Amino acid sequence: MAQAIPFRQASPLKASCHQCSLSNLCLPLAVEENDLDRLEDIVQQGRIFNRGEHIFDQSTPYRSCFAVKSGSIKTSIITESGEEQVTGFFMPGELVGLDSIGSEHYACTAKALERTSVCEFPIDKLEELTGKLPELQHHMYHLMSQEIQNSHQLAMLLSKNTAEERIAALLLSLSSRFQRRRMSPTNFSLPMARNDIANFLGLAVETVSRVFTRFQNQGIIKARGREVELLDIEALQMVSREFSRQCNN
Amino acid sequence: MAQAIPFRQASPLKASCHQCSLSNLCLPLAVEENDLDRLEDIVQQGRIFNRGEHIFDQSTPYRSCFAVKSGSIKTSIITESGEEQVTGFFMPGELVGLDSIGSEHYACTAKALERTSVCEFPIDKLEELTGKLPELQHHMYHLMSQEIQNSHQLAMLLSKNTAEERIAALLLSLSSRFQRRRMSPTNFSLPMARNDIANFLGLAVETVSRVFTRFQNQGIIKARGREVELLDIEALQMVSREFSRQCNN
DNA sequence: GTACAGTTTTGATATGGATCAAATCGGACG
DNA sequence: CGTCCGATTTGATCCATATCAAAACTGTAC
Repeated sequence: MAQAIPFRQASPLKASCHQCSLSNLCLPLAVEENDLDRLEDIVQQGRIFNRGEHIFDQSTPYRSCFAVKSGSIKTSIITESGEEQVTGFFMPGELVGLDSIGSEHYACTAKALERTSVCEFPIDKLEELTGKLPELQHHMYHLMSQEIQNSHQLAMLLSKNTAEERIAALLLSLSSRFQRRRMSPTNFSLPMARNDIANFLGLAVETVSRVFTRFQNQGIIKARGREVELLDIEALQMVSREFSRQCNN
Repeated sequence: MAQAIPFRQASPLKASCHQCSLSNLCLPLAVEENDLDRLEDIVQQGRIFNRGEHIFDQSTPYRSCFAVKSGSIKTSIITESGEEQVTGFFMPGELVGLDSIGSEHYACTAKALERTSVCEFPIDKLEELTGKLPELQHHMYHLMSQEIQNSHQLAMLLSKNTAEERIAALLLSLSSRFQRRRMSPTNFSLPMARNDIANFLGLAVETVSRVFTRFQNQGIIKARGREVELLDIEALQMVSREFSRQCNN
């Protein structure tokens, strides 16, 4: 089990953006090669979370935002009455915690959906750096802006679309996010449970399940548990009348 | 009709943040007295829009964000199929257009709900300035973050709450926003039509109307067209089980 | 391998709010 | 002051999806 630690990795807490395979998706994409060191100076290699563990919750004082390195995360709001509303799913290269900047505590709870590792960006350091690197500042604005758009898109889905349309849109969104990571856009495994999908899309679990089987019977997808194959993307796009701009940046 | 233009107001295009009554709500609140000139340097006094006029729409190239000076604005997404989804209402002191930073075009359409005046902040100048004023940059991050939260809160409302709860939440949100401007939190006139409320909350107009009359019969509110009086805020908070954190910053 | 707890699926029924239809109101304008 | 058109309200009916109930499956632990 004990793995040999590579000789040159002197500080285990410091992440290497230079060598990160996600550098074209994550924050480094907005930073010049020469300035990458400055980003590396502030980023901390976060620890690894097992499935179900909280990266933070609504009682955690706000300190940092996190980039997903591997695995995946779901964020949700838990109300006083204990109800949960899933607000998003985050995959490698995506930034979690942008909704809480300037707040005392995190505005949501972030939970690892599977074994997940993250990079941590302390917000004070990050703000300081974005003050110096206009490109990075612009990128941060863009990311946050994007997140507002996604959330509006979700609101639209929730208030205007049928169960089938919502699920088609989610599948397409996941598909394009896998594709961006150079993984198959048609064969992937869902990181989240039916329950999370239902909650996110404002549906009952039973409805989600029924729609999956309906899609399957129509030959649009093939689903075995969390393993999904999109057999007919065109059809999915037709179903999702929104052509799911949601989440595709 | 021709009003005497004050002698010292040399440039009619330049707004005065120093003298603005909204300076404790709008961007100036994050800027030191000494730096206020720098904000004034980049802000442009926008023109006045009549009810129904577009401040911008989804085909407008993104250039600026806008602060509402007086009146009110609704933003909405219009899909290819012509459907509309209202994404927000903006009142004096609030910033419109944060969802589009870094995009080619505006991500939504902004329409004046009544006679409305705005201040315009060209985004390139604003980004440049936020790079120099950390407080202002922090405030921008905070505002955007807040907007993400609001939108999540809306998604929650849409997916989990009944018609009554949604409308109660909206009324409370408006109430607290009027209060912030030192106006009556219980007596105000709705800037938007029932139709816009319905669309925003994912309901049919008829349902909105019915809930209004139901609330009226229960003695919780008094409504005559757009004039509203909240007779029993407690009761509204009970109805809106979320205690409407939505939109109260 | 077996058993248990959680997850997913399938079936039957109930309902909140949509939709359709029509009456009433309100206010802009000649 | 009356007319007209859009906005709002009220009433009657219908449907997509929730809810309730239970079976089937999955993976994990012993």
